[in-house]
Parts: sequence; structure tokens; C-alpha cells
Amino acid sequence: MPELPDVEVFRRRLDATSLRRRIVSVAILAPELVRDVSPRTLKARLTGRQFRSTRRHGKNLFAELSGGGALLLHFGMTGDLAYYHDGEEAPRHVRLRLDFPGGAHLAFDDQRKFGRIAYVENVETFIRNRRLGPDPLSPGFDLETFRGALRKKRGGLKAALLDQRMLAGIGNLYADEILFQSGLHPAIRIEALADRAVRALYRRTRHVLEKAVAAGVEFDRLPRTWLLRHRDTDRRCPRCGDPLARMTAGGRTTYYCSRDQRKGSANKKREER
DNA sequence: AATTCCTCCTGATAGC
DNA sequence: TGCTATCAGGAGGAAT
Repeated sequence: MPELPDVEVFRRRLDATSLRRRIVSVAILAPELVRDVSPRTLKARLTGRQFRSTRRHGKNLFAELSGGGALLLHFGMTGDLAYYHDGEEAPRHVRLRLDFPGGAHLAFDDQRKFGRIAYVENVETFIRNRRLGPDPLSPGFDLETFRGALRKKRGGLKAALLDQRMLAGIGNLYADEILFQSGLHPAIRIEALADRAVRALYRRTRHVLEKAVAAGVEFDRLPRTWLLRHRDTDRRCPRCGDPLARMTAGGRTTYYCSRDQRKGSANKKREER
């Protein structure tokens, strides 16, 4: 589930609940999710410390520790970050649990166990080594940065949007949404994009991600004019009412409107809102 | 370099 | 009701 907007919501949740509180104990319930360090080392790095600040790059959440280093969480397909107290219902698939004084807990929940838990010494180094592309909601993400990212890739547009080395943070749902709002076909070749299309794509990328964050990723609060309100319900284009087309792009199920999302430059200009 | 396929894991749902 | 097949908001690796 978690794409950039979800992870941003998790980050804010961590900020609102768990900063500057002593981690009194740590439970690693799924040691196989721990990467790069041993579960034992991770536990030692966390116990007795506190989180000083958080950062996010794409779908990666970093909780920076007092005394250096950071806990890295990647949420895979089904990850969630929950905060709860003793007596409240705990999430069902807790893989990592941090305990704070007074019976408060921060839990990494992940049904399918595709998530990752790690300790990183330096956030910048991690991002560089991973070759992650720029984060579309970071302050420096301007049109030129976007153009630069696109230049590194060729081939199908949606597959490129999903590539975390081109841009970090876009997943299957938001890729479809961005393409829909940009009026671009998922399989259009990057090298065939007109400059006007590149600019629309840039604007829509930021718009979609910002609005999703602002809505707290509650789909009910997003406009019905958005594709993602329809892909699991009536499967009709909110713009023209046609049934949505379905294809595979970048190895993922893709919904789009074959009337409103074209490969050529024949699109008539439009932007909602 | 791009594309396709497979794999990791668990659960919900559709179809028979 | 019970069974099986399919699918799922991620991503890394292998083969072509």
C-alpha cells in the first residue's frame, strides 16, 4: 500500500507521537525483515535512545536517533505505522515494536512482510548508494530537476514513473493517477513526450502527491474526479464515463481511460481545478 | 538499457 | 459451505 503520500503521513504521525521520548524496550517480531545489521545490533542501537527528528525520501522513512544514525523503515506493500497504548487494540501484524514510558508503543505493522527495517549511519549516503532519484515533494524539485530525471530513462512512461532511481516515491496507484490527470497514455514513450506534456506531467505529479498528503491519504476526502476513486468501484472514467481500460505496465495492473489518455499529441488541453 | 518473469509473504475475494 | 484460483498501493534479481 504505502507510496510517498502514505509514508509522509506515517512520518508526521511519528513526529506527533514519538519524538524525544526514551525507547525503553524494543521487540523485533520478524527478524527476517531487518537488513544490513543484525537484529541484535539494531536493538542495541535503539534501546535507551530517542528519536530526534524524521526525514523521508520517496518511500523511505528515516527516524534519526539522538547520538547519530537512523532507523530506516520501508513499508513494502502492506506496511503501516501505528501508535497505541496498553489497553488499546494492537495492530494485527506487528513486526517491530518500540516501547515508550507509560505503556505507549510505536509499531511497524506489515502483513505480507515485504517491508524492510534497517539501521543507517548516514541518510545521504544511504540515498546515494541506493541511487534513489529525487523526491518529488522535496523543496528543490523543480521543472529542470524533473526534466533531468526523465532524460535518464527511455521506454514506457509508467514503468519509468515507477522506477525509484528516476523519481523516488511514486507507486502503482499514484502513477496511474498522475498519468490520468496529465492525459497521457501509460505506454507512451518518454522520448516521444512533447515539452508541453513534460510540463503537465511535472505539475500533475506534484499536485497529486500534495493533495493526497493534504487529505491524509483518506480516499473519501479526495475528489471524485480522481481516477483512484473509481478503479475499485465503478471502474469508469470520471471524466467521460467510459469503462476504464486495463493493461499491464511496468509489471503492474494499470487502469486508464483510452479516450482521455492518448499516446499522441492529439490531446486537447485541460487541467482540472 | 529495457522488458518480462519470478520471487518473497499473507490474506481477501471471486468463482465454481 | 468448501475448495481453488487470482489478485494485491513493492522491489530485487535473473534471463532475454
